[in-house]
Amino acid sequence: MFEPITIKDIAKALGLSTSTVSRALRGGYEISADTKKLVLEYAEKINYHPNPIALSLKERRSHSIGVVVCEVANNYFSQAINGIESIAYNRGYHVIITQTHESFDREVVNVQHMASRSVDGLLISLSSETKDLSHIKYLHEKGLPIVFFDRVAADIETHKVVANNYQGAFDATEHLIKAGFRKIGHLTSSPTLSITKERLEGYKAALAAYNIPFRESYLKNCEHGGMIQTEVESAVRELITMTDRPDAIFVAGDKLSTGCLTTVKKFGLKVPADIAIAGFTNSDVAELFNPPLTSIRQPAFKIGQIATEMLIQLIESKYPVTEFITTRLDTELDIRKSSEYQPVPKYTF
Amino acid sequence: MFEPITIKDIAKALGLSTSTVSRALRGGYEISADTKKLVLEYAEKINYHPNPIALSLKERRSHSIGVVVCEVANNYFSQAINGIESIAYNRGYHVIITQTHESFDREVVNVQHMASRSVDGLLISLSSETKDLSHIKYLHEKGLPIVFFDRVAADIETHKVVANNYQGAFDATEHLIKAGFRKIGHLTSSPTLSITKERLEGYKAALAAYNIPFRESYLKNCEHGGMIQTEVESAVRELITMTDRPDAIFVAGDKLSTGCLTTVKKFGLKVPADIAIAGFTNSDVAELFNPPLTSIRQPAFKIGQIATEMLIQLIESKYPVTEFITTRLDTELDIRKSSEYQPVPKYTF
DNA sequence: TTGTAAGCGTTATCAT
DNA sequence: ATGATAACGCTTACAA
Repeated sequence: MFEPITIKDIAKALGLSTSTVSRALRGGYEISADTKKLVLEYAEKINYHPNPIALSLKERRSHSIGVVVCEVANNYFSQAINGIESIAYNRGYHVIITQTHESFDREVVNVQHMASRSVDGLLISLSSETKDLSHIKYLHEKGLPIVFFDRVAADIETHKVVANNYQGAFDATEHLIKAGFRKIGHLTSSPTLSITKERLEGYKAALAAYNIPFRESYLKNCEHGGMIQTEVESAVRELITMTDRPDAIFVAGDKLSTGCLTTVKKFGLKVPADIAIAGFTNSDVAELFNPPLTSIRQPAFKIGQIATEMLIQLIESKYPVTEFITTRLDTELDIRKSSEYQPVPKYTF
Repeated sequence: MFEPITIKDIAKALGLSTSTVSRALRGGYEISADTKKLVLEYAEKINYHPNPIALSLKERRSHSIGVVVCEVANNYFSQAINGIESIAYNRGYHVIITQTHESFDREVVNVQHMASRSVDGLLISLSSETKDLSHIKYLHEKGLPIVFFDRVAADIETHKVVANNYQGAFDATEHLIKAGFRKIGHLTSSPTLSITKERLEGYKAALAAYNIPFRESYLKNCEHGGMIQTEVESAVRELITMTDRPDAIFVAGDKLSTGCLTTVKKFGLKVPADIAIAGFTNSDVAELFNPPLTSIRQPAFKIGQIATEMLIQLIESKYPVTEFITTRLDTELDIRKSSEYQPVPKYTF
């Protein structure tokens, strides 16, 4: 039903062979200027476009890169995707986005589908369920260019781009400590994720730096990274109902932070009077939140850009790359000033 | 360098012809049970997967659907995309997402790219710059299945799925009126968009229903739908600094609503004491906002789902579809209770 | 300079 | 029941 203009049509119309037409359309060597012009003009006229599928089949590449993230509906990732696109677009690559919804099975399916559709490379942020990396290792060993960002795989040797999670967590925790809190809980994502580990280390280091003992009971993991509200709720409930409960929480994750805020509010706790919260979030409206949230911002856009640049470099390098680097970008602590948090008039309408 | 397991490899290994292998792999007629089993088991063992590119070339279809939205970093669209995916995934389709960033040129490029890569159908929400629809009309006339959602094209005959923007706008405006406001401004997106027009009509109708005259000066358009902060800022500034300024604003759009809130706060106005705001937003944390925002929620997930179902129906229907329907889903007015907006203690840490 | 033919991976048609 | 062949659209040795 659709767009049957092929190189053959041109050849027939012009009384040439398909190869001559092909040559005219491609680079210009081995062809007479006249023929070339003729073909080019005719192709233009009938609005010919080469069939990229045929090209992919032939060249075994697709000029597209695949992206694997857990969720698009997450400020960090949607910003990262914008960064990815900004680079890919003007380097002539198209971007295929897939979501895992934190499911390992889904990750495997997505990765395999994209690989088999000949994406030229993969940009991956692991799902929180992922422990086994063989589906990725397999492709990596076959030579498919892969760059990890955010949630990276420890034992796959390739480029990686992440925020300085350790330092961000340290800063956030230290911020809480300096504000006078010493009983600081930590609400975080799946313990298998690299970001979870790095942030936990930063948190522990800050506690240690101020001689505050780490307490196991103050640590809560949410496997689904805040996508499931009930999971956050029960974790937060446990934190705030335990004996000798924390008076502050350091939260590691975008959805987790907002989920925590929502829950705390639901339970009638005032922030920061009853409990203070500092969390990783890239929400552009974080400063509008009430209860207030001190947020650790990740350079998501930049991370997406760098990861994409590295991937394209990998794709286009003629020789196998042997040295892989991990780029670590600083986070930013966004502290609200107390003056901004004036009581608001009652909402009467 | 990559995944050279083809039907040929199986044929060679098993001493069969490629056609026999193909038959064994497909449906099962005209083949002996033994051979079939042999092939299937071997294919399984060496982890064979058919090359979708080759299939696409042959079948002239790709089992993928293309999505065109302005931004992924927008609560409405990221939720809609989740709806789209949820249906596409278990109907065996893959989803390719592209963003226009409200640019017409980008829309044209994206649409053409996807069409030429043989997507089986297109799910489109128009960019705010789009006036000329010929790039879409062309494909539509060629027979490419297209379903519009949210920002729809008036003069292209196909399925469309939208929220009841008229009613939503009416409800929001009426809500403000009933709360005692009579000078209600309207901050909205590009006047070319269907949603803009529908919402404007709803707003006007509500004013009329309460005998409030419509004032041209109270209407502000933002071409970029809130993606550019300065644009929102100057529009809001104009609204709140004019003589006889509005005491309430009805805002039409996700980013626009949060942008409006941010700006109003920046200018030191209290909500709703100085100015009340009701706006379309799908933010899952809207209830955390301070200043408070009364929000009109769109069933984004559902809209995505229905649009996808319709598209797949179009794709898979054997006969040309002649009757096209527009589905209109109700919005929901989310009014915060005044009791939830207690003054918060000063943020002292 | 141009044409012929093979091949990318698969399936459908036709023989056998 | 199985194999050979052509075809999907394109590029590229290799011939002419």
